[in-house]
Amino acid sequence: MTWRWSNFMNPRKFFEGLAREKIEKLAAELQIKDPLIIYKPNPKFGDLVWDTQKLKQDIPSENIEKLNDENIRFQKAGKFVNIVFNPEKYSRMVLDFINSGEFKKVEGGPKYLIEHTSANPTGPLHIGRARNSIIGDTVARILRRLGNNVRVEYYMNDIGTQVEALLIGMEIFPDLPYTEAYRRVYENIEQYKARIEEYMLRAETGDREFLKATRSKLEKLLEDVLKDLYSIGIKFDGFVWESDFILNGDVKMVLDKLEPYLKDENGAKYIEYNNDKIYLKRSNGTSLYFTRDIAYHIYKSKNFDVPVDVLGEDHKLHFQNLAYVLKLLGIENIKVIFYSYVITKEGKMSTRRGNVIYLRDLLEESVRMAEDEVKKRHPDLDEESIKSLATKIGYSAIRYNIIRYSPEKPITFTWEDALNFEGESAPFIMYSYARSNSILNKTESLHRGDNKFVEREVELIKKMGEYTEILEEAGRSYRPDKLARFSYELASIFNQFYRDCPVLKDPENRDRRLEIVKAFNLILKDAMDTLGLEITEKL
RNA sequence: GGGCCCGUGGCCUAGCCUGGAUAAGGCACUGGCCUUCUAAGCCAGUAAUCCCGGGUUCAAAUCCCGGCGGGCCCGCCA
Repeated sequence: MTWRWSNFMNPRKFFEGLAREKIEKLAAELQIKDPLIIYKPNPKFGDLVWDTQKLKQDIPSENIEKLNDENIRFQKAGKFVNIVFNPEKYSRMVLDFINSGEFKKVEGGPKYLIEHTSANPTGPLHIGRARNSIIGDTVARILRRLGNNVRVEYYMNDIGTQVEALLIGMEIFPDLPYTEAYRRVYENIEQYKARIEEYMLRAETGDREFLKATRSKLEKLLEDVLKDLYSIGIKFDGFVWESDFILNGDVKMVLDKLEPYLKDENGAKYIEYNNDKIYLKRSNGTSLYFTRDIAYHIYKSKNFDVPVDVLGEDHKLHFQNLAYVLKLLGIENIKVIFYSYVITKEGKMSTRRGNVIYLRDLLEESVRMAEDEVKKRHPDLDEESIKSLATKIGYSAIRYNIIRYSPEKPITFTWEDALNFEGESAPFIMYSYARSNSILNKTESLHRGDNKFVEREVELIKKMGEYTEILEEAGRSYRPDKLARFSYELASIFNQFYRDCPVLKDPENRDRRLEIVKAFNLILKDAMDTLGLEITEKL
């Protein structure tokens, strides 16, 4: 499998290629041996800059001037050579690239497996967990958009202390909500130790009847978690049950394969690493979560080119150990995205402190706020339309406000920020989209316009021209926030264009500007789909 | 004690990987813009010792070392 990150040839890369060719030729003529430093500067200087500060020799102005042609202008500015693409030619190429649909073309890439969320269903998701889901889902969408084959899995814990405590809780307190029943057992774990151990032993020795019963109970609870995720557009391609790796013998296989590295301690088995002990087997013969996770990752590695885990920062050590043991088995293709916690002003969310914020509550509040706004703006709208619009806005706002931060950045949750509908937010982006839509809806057909692009138009077009590269970068680095930010910036530039450049009321410029609005509409919709934001034709 | 992450205007964030021209946005605040394609918008303004100290370099928010502050982890739990 070949790795291709540059799926897209695009106009910007094409022009950059032209510029580089010229500079390389000049460098050869002048016998410059040092590497050529060419990068994207602050846009006010140009589209590219050739930075000659490191060169010992000065490049004479005459040589620079000779580089100019109808496509690209080179201009010496001290130790920099500013490079400007011909705005008419470049803009035209970008517009055609987008409006022809070319920008959507991708080539097939490697097979990805994204595992995300994988929470024990001991209660509804809180926003910290939701961050995992939203990051995982958005990364999956980006990778798919780039043409890769992507499968998304939820790893379902049906073995272990927490799960047994949950089951026992529901048995002992059948009348309590299951979250509360679980908490009563888990918080008094000493009291129920014997029973938990008995259940764990049955599960880990592969008691099929027991496991079957466990699963059917957990499946019902899982639905409660998934309901919230489905509502914001997050779906899974499959659910992997932890106990399967015991039933199918993989856990035993892992222990056999690792035998040469295992050390014994009263019957328990461990691997030494960094002066630490990684346990794989208890003295009572049962396996540990770690061991089952190794089995899961062997399955991932065998069936996919690039398995990706989405994990909270609290799992860093676990993953480091996992990577070490997998390496012993010759497995090195596992990638991981770590994200930091969502905390509140009172610190870490905890049930005891009573500062847990559940995703569903946040969504509900967000929709309620959106509803107020919609009613204000469209007093004549019927109840059903209001509800539908408010739901899209409310849900998108939450997704956006979680995805816009880079994953490793800790988020301090405030209702004010989470429910911000202005500035860098989903409603802002949706609003710009709706504006472009309303222009397009008032026209019957699009005609090819002239190439007399004005500055404001060129600025917008250049931003659109960056889209495919932003997608690649977001996918390559697992940074969905880069796409989120780009979408906002693009929408923001469109709003400036909207103010300065009348489209329908200006017959001189109408055709050309309609092309621009159409291109913007296509790009932004594509970006919103990829981010999992709802599309609203009107707002 | 050890390991990892974060530290950028009053608040939040981008830029750091791959060092380069006056550090870029949002929120908040102040003032302005709806008889013209949607004002969830736009324009202007106030506001930053880029945590501190060294080092490397012609050049450091960015790289290296040492601190400080905050977070996470260090279980025969998951």
